[in-house]
Amino acid sequence: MSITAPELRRILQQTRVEDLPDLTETLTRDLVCAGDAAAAMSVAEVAELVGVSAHTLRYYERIGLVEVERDVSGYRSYDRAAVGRVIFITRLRLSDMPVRDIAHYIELVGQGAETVPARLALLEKHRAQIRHQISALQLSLAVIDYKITTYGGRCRG
Amino acid sequence: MSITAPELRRILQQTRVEDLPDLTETLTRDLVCAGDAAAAMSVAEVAELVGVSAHTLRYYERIGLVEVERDVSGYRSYDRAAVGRVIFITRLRLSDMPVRDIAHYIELVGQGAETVPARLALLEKHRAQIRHQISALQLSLAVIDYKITTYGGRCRG
DNA sequence: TCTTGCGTTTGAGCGTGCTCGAACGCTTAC
DNA sequence: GTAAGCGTTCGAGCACGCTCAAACGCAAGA
Repeated sequence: MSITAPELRRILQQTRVEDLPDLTETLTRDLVCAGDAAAAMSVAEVAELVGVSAHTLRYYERIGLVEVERDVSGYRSYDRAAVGRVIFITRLRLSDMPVRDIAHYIELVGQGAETVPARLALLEKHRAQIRHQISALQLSLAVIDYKITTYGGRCRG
Repeated sequence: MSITAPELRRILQQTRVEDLPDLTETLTRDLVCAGDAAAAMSVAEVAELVGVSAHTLRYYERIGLVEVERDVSGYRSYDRAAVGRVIFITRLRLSDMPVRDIAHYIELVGQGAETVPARLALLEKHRAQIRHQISALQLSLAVIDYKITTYGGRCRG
């Protein structure tokens, strides 16, 4: 019933919305909750899954964005929840949420259920920023389209 | 017939596409070519017009993105073409084109008409990146919408 | 004239988000 | 056993895009 790990990887590293399956509620939940990814993953496996370097994952842990268990030899072992959080973090980073804000969000998570409204407010603020950003990009697109279609034109540029 | 400076400023600093007038060809040309902005503007005026700091404008000149004349007292004096270029630069920056790539583009401009195909290729590459970025943001939006609508849900996050 | 406020230049500094190096340990194959 | 290849930690370093400080000049009103 759940998404498979290869599909998940494809989706996570795939950012052309038009090539994606419909973002149904189930799919999105899997996206956020790591689908049926293996129960314990190494840093390299998670890095490959979400498309960042192992260095970056260690950095995220260092600055407190995610806590990761160790196995008997002291190696990082990402359980399903940790993988889900990493996916969420990278999605927020991809939409340019500052690491500081993500850290703040995570801190709220650690403070328990009474911070849910604050977390929602953070997410909603960020959602508004993404929408704004999309609009700005669309305007830039219009300017570039204009430059492309009228090339050789005015303004020596 | 041309756009006025206050309108231009509003549009340049306005990134909510839905609040803009239709981006007609004339409007877009004005946008790129600085409309009826004054013939000679000071660094502070241009800064206000395009919404960046005077520091930043001097920086852009220093790294060769734009050449600006000086008046008799040695002050920067942006003519219409310079303003147009600054507008174009800030639009590219707003869509996250690296300064290095913009510099490359400008360098091609300086090399004359035979570089037009190369310039077009650069712009088209960047246009593709903007589209990609918009798609990525839309996916992030979906994930955040999911988080918001199902809040209190799974994944302790 | 003097002060206020904008401008100039150069070079240095900063915030963000990684990215890497050094020195070391575990594991697996030969 | 030993070498390859992954992992660990810590702190330092880097690329980018500004941002500012210092020391100075010009201009326009009181």
